[in-house]
Amino acid sequence: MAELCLPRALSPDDMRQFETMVDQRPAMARGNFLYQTGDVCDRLYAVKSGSFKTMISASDGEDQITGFYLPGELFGFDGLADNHSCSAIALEHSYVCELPLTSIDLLVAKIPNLRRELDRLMAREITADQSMLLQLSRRTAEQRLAAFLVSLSTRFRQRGFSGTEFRLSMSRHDIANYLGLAAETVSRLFKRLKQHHLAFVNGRTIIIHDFEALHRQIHGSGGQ
Amino acid sequence: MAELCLPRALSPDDMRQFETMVDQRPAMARGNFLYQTGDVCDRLYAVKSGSFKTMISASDGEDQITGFYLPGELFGFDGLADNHSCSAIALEHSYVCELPLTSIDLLVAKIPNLRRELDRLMAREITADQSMLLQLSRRTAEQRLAAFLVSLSTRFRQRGFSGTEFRLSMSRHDIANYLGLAAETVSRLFKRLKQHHLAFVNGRTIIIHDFEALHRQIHGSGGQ
DNA sequence: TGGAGTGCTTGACCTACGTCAAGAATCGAC
DNA sequence: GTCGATTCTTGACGTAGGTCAAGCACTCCA
Repeated sequence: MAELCLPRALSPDDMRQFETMVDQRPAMARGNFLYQTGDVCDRLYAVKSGSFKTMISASDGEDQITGFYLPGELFGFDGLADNHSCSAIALEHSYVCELPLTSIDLLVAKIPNLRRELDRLMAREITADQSMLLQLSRRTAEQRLAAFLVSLSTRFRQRGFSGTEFRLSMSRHDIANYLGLAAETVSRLFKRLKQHHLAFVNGRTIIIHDFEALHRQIHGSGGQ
Repeated sequence: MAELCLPRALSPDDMRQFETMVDQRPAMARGNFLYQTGDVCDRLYAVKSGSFKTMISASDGEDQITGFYLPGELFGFDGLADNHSCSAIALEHSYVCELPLTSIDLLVAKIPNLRRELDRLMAREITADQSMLLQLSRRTAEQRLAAFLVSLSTRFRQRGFSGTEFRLSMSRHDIANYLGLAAETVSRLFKRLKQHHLAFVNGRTIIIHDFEALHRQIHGSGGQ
């Protein structure tokens, strides 16, 4: 688990120490909350299997998905400002590990590198959010979906899964919400991907045929 | 300065220590870069006077402003993942203080509270970005501008300036870019604010007449 | 004090994508 | 396997806000 979440900076010995401090949680059913907006935060989480979405809710009931977390990814940083500013929900039957902040503190005292590594992950969260900002305001629907698929593919590959064939654990509605689109638009875009032979999409199964073309679409002027 | 950036958690004694570690930088002229995408990051920055914008640039030349920083605000967290993922530019003649990471480490060793406080600020950066995500994808142009003005007003007030009368240090174009709009739209919206007597806008001077109405507009169904 | 350059405003027009509505496919429980 | 409930797809239509173009008003420097 440690090597999934913290790809560098930890020696094998450090890792063993790290692992003793991680608590395993019972399985979580799809749709259940891991934490909710306002909950006090005293730990971080790592996805062991399954997947999660995080979302913020506006006072008027509108909400916005702020991220999806795949196996091996660490999340919950939003809570370090005392309380969680968003809620985390299991997208499927999932397992998480918990890292209590107190354990992290103890460990950081022994492994100074860990602190830098955590800062790095947190900074990466900031960077990811900011790149989403660019996505949402400057990209067309087509470009956003391409970026989304490329991101998923890349992350799956990094974690040792197939980057060309995977299951979407989130609904069309979730994807649309995340990308600032209507679910109908996502549907139409998937259809277009099929027609142009960039990817085969059937329900929640996706097979990427032309990763390069998809990647070009992210910036490209829109056309195939 | 310390009490501006780190509103709590530091005792007067801690603060004095903190201040000795802060380096003052020479004045920066409007339009100059404080740091650029890719620069190695070995310090954080606090605005002493003036203001800054941070922005990320896509490979195709499009860019997105990710934040504005006013006097007393701390920024540069995006760089903690080794290199800066965005660039910071002075919006006017400005002064910044630098906080070298090495000094921060030294200080954190002596003042454990400081670590938590920094985590908090970083988490707040994440939260702010995520709330912008919601803004960009779920709000109308009118709601976004209202939220922007309310945010500026609130932050000015918190730092001891007037919350009802201030100068915008950024151009219409910058505001538009930040909010995911066209500059023309921002112009038209300012006009509407004047017509409805919510705020008086003249060039870069802004006087807020009806803060409450503005605040209601953020979620409201769009209509005065 | 005037002139160039940049930033701001306003209008006319257009399109990408949202909304609404109705059917099709898939899932999950029994 | 079957029924009901979601989730997904597809089409028709409307509109918020983008783009283009042109004129105006600062501001900064000589």
